[in-house]
Amino acid sequence: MSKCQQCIIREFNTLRSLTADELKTMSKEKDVLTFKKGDIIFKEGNAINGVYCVKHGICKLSKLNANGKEQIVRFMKGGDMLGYRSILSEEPVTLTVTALKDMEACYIPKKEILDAIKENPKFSLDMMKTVCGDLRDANASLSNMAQKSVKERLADTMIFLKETFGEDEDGYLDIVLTREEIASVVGTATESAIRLLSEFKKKGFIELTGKRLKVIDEVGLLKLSQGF
Amino acid sequence: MSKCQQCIIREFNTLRSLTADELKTMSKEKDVLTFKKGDIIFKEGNAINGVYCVKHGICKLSKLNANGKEQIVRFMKGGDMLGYRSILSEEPVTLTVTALKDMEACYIPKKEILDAIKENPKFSLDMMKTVCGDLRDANASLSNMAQKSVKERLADTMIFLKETFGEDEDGYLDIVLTREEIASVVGTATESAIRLLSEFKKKGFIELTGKRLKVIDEVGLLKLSQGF
DNA sequence: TCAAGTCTATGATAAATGTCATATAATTTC
DNA sequence: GAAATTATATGACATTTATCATAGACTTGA
Repeated sequence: MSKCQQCIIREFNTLRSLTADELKTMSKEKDVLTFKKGDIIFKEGNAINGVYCVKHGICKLSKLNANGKEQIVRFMKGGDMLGYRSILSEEPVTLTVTALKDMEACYIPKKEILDAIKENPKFSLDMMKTVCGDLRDANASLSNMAQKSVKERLADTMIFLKETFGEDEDGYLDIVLTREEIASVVGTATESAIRLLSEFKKKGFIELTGKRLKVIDEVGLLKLSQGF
Repeated sequence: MSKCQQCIIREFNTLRSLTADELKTMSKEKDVLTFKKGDIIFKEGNAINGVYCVKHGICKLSKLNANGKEQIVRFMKGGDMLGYRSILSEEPVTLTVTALKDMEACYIPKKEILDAIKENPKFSLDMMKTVCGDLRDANASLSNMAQKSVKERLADTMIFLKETFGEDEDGYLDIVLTREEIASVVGTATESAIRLLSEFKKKGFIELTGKRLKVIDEVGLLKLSQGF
């Protein structure tokens, strides 16, 4: 079985603050899980008893609204920790997590995390920094959602996807989303998203090949996102 | 000078998890500050070196957007802790805080908070719980902002204000906002907010007396907020 | 107390966005 | 590999929301 001590992904998250001993215990207790594209890792309302340290793959975190529509709140990828909010606040999870690519993730029982927080102030602070960063981002998203137009938000989303997930060898975004999912990130109707994507394509901001998407003019998108 | 040990408000926030000794040190190091309605406590971009424990009063946390518009992200009142996100993530603050009522708040230097986190796991966990709760709320707001109509969001806001700040002896909300501020919470144009408030009044959901606002039919508002 | 400024209210209109309908393209399933 | 299903695309139209204009009500400060 793979050992946490030798796992590179750990350098990208708060687990880097653990001592060798703590890592060893964690390694013993963890499960290595795999998920196929489309698999649900956990659902809104579920009570989970551990966190997931994503090794690779991409997933979406979403919320179902009263009208049954899905709202994508954020994405996670290798290095991100999933479910820690629920563990720390001792509440069921409030988001549904779905794999967008095949994933591998380590499930670390809650006890290990809570022990480490109690024993290791460095880990504890690092953990807080992560939550605080997430909170800052969530506030910024809220403000954008409230004040920007759909077009501006779509431009933001294109840039965000490129910056976050990068491009493959052909220059296409290394994340594949349906139009419906794009609409759900932006917070608009699927048809509106489709229309605007076509417009962006016509204006030379992006290229579309089926579901694959290439950002051509990032500067143009950036200007657009700021209202020009 | 007032002592933290005897401060009741402490019971409402994470400082309740401190030991008597820790409280004593904190009490020695803290400043007691007052703010008048309209005063700015700190501004987006400022580097702060402590947190504010609100004793009483109400303030708004807002963000300026590219177009110069204010977006109110949340409110805080007695018992809430202000500025902890910035301290914990060692970043400048990303929100501007403005008093909406006269306020009293204790300024606690960063060192005291960080020391307590290092020394006291109970405080540390309690602190995390707070941040995580804020994060959960921010995600929920994001989802609402993305998927609800302006009318639904205004109904939500009315209910939220009543639940959070309560009513005075005449049944009016114990928080007074301008129409512009209400619009900023909801994320809409001031005129749209005014128009919808008039509509709500006509339909008997609320009563308006100048800036004072009374919720009459909370159930009606709730239904409306869910799209009926 | 009055004049200036700000806030609230409302109409008219424009712009943005959502909804419904339909057609084609892509994907899945048997 | 053909039929069924699902996803994408686009037009037509309805609805929501923003913007501009104007007027009266309320505050505030000299």
